[in-house]
Parts: sequence; structure tokens; C-alpha cells
Amino acid sequence: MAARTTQRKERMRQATLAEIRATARRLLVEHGSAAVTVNAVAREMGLSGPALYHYYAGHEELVGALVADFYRELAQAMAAARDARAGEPPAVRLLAACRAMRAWAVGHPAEFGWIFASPGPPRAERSADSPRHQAGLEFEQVVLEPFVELWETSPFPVPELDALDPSLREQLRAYSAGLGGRLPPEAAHTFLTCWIRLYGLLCMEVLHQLDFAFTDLEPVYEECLRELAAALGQEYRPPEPGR
Amino acid sequence: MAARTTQRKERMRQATLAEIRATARRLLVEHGSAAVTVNAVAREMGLSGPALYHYYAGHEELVGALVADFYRELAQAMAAARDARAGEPPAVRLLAACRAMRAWAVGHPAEFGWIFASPGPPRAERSADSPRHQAGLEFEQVVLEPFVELWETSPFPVPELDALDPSLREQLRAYSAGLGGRLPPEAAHTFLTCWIRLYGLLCMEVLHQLDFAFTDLEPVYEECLRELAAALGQEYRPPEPGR
DNA sequence: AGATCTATTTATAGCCTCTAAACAAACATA
DNA sequence: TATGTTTGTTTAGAGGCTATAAATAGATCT
Repeated sequence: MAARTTQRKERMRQATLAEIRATARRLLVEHGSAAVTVNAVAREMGLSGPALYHYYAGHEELVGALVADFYRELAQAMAAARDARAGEPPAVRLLAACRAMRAWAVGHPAEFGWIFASPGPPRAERSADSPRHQAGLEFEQVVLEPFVELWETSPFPVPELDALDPSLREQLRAYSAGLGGRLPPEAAHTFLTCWIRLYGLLCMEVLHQLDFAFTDLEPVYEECLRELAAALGQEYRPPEPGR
Repeated sequence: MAARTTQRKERMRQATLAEIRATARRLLVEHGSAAVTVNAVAREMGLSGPALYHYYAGHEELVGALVADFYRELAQAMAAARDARAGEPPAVRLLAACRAMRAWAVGHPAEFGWIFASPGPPRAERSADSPRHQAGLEFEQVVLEPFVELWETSPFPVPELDALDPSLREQLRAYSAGLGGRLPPEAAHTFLTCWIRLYGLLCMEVLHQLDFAFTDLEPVYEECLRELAAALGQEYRPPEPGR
């Protein structure tokens, strides 16, 4: 078969795959999690049910592909915010990326909801080489980068390793090693502490776990950022209304 | 109809309701969220499908009833841990309740998972008088109590109201008012900050959002408790192995 | 032109939710 | 005690879902 022909067919296939994901996403956003069924997506595209199985092996794989998209889109939004501040101090870039994370999450609650609580099988039986998992790793890198940058230019305060619980110390060592030495265990601890507070807050907001007390979490998030800046020994700068 | 007879029938009905919930819970724990279907529960009990609709109006209501159970069980576990320390300082009781919360969550991951991310309709269309919502409120009270107790006996540090973002200040005022004045807005702020950090961490653990870095979050949780104790101006006491 | 590969359809099995209608057993009252 | 009502249950069935198998229409290669 001519190479040209093969390429064209491949392009067509990719286009169909993309249309499937776009349709599924629209259903998710407009009608909620339960509306994203293989049948409904196919129907919506003018295909008949089983045709879709030539593109995704089943419901689960489709969901996985969507979540991977979401991870990448979120990571890209954060990277864009960071890069829009090229040349500015690392702390400013970090804050911008963190704000971009919440902006994306609040602007895409259904998608963000699937990132940390998508339907599907128990997490135990999720292969580590799935697109979903890969995208998760990419996301981790984007989150990590600003911290590494900060650490390399103006090291932030870290705890004494010996002061930490032995089990925690070991886990930090292992994680740090997996990072290829970009952050020593102590710095990894500070990074993870910050991450837990920020991302945890966002999870709670999007899962409506704070509706009992708050109607608007923007100021709560800003306050969290202020505390993180302080914990990192960095100057806090409020968001600029324009960008 | 004799009152006695009515009572007996009502007892039978309650027993069936309880058996349904117990069966559904077993399916949840043993086979995951998706296994909890009306049909499967009925089959498991030796009933035939539609019979179950005489007890719960449908899948959604059944899930709601289960979540209410879980809320209450968690609240009760916390209350029990607190009451086992009657007479000890409020801070000790608070720490005990917080540890009981994680112990329950880790011991019942499927149930805890449903508390904050159960299947069902978008949260928008959940009535505020559902059992689920009621149980959520009860849970809030149990969480709140130790903080109120602490506040009344040895007031913890609170921020200056004027130093907070105006929107946040207003939300805190509203929340405080809804609490019937048991905590002033500043104290509510401290309470909520602590709650967000603790519960947020637990959510992330149970949703496996921290698997990328940690294998055991017990020391992370303890460290969080230590920080909270410090933020509340209280002495931190490590858990006693025995209890 | 015939063989092959790809995309798609129909047909089907088996599960699900939920409603309707039939039926049986328990009960209350005349 | 006989009868009608209430309650719990079952069967039947409509409609949707996942997923597979088999049939079919088109495109492509030799």
C-alpha cells in the first residue's frame, strides 16, 4: 500500500477518535457523568452503537482517554500561565500556574471531577501504562517544574530530615530518588505539603465538600496561596485583575 | 387496626430496610460501586427485582440512604473516640476524634469514598431534606463540637477579621450566624482552615491522589495533626498505641 | 478482476431501571 | 365468620446499556 494512502487513513482515524472524545466530553459537560455511554456517543455522532468499538475497546477505555485529555489540558493551561511570565521571578510563575489550575478546574468542573473521581473499575486494576496514567505523570511534571525552578534559584525552607517520622523519611527518599534527584527528600517534603494543601482544597471545592460554609472559594484559595508563599519564603503577590 | 399489629408490621418493614442497606453495603465493599444495583441487591436477598421498590423508590434513593448511614457511622466513631476521653483536655479529645476519622476512612475506603463522591445525579438537584443531607449536617455538628469546646475553654488564636478579604469575611459572618453564635466569624475561620487541611488530606488519600508519592499516609496525617495543634495553640500528643 | 482489509451495520445475549398488572396473604370490620 | 382492603410479592414488559458475532459495503493491493 502506498505510504500516502496509509497516512491519509491514519489521519481519518485520528479525526474520528478526536470527534468521539469531543462528543463524549460534550455529553459529560451538558448532561453529566451518567450520560457518557458508548451508545449515546455513537448516536450523537450519527453512528450506530457497535461502530464505536472499532475506535475504543469499550466504555472504560473511552473514559480513560478522556481523562488523559483533561490531565493534558489542565497541565497545558498551567504551563501557559507559567510561560506567560517568562523572565519574572520563579515565585511569580509558580503563583500564576497555581491560579491557572483553579481557573481551569472552576471553569471545567465536570472534567476536573473526572480527573480525581472518574467512574470505572477500582483503581487497583488500572495498568500503569494506560494513557490516563501517562497523562497523570505528565501533569505531575508540570506541577513539579515550578517548584524545582524555585528550589534551584532561591531554595525554600525545608525541615530537618532527622526530625521527621522514620517511615515518612523513607517514603520521601524513595520519591526523591524517583525524581532523579531534582529535589532532595527535604525539598520534596515541602513540595508535597504545599501540593496537598492546594490540590486538596481544590478537590473539596469541586466535590462540593465546602458548600456547607462557603459560596465562593476564590478568597479561600488566595489565602491558601498566601500561606504557601510564606511557607516557601517567597513574596506573595495578589492576582492582577487583567490576566 | 390494633396498635400492636401496626407496630409489628413497622418493625418488619424496618428490618427489611436494614437488610437491604446491609446487602447493598456488602456489594459495595466486595465488588465496588458499580455492583450496587437494585437488581443485584434484590437477587442477593432472594427477592425478585421490583420487590425492592416497595422499600426504596429507586437506585438513587437507596444510595442516598447508604450514604446517610455512612455519615452517621463515621460521626459515631468520632464521637465515641471523643467520649472515651471524657474529662481529658479538649485538645486531646479533638485529636482523638480526628484520628478516629482517619481510622474509619482507611478501614472503610469504599464507604468513605461514597461520602464525598457517590454516584448519582449532579449535586444541584439534591434536596436539602434528604436523609443524606440530614446526616451530613449531623456529621458537621460532631466535627464542630470539639472545636466549640476548645474555643470555650481555651480560645485558640484567630485572625483579625479586618485583615481578611471582604468576601471571605462576609461568608464567615454568614456561616457563623448559621451556627447560632457558637463560634464567632474569626473562630469559624480557624475551624474551617483546620477542617480543610485535615479532611482534604483524607479525601486525597482515599481517592488515591497521593499514590504517586506515598505508600502510607499515616505519618503524613500525624504531621498534619501536629501542625493543626500548633495552629490552635495546643499541645500535640502522639497517638497512644493501645487505643 | 479477484483477494483482502477496513469500516460499518444488523442481530443478539445479558444486564440494568423502573412501571404495570396480577396475585396472595394478612388484616379489620360488619 | 365472611368480606373487602391493605400490603408485599411476583411476573411481564418497555427501553437503555455493554459488548460480541456475523453479515455487508467500500476501498485498496496485487
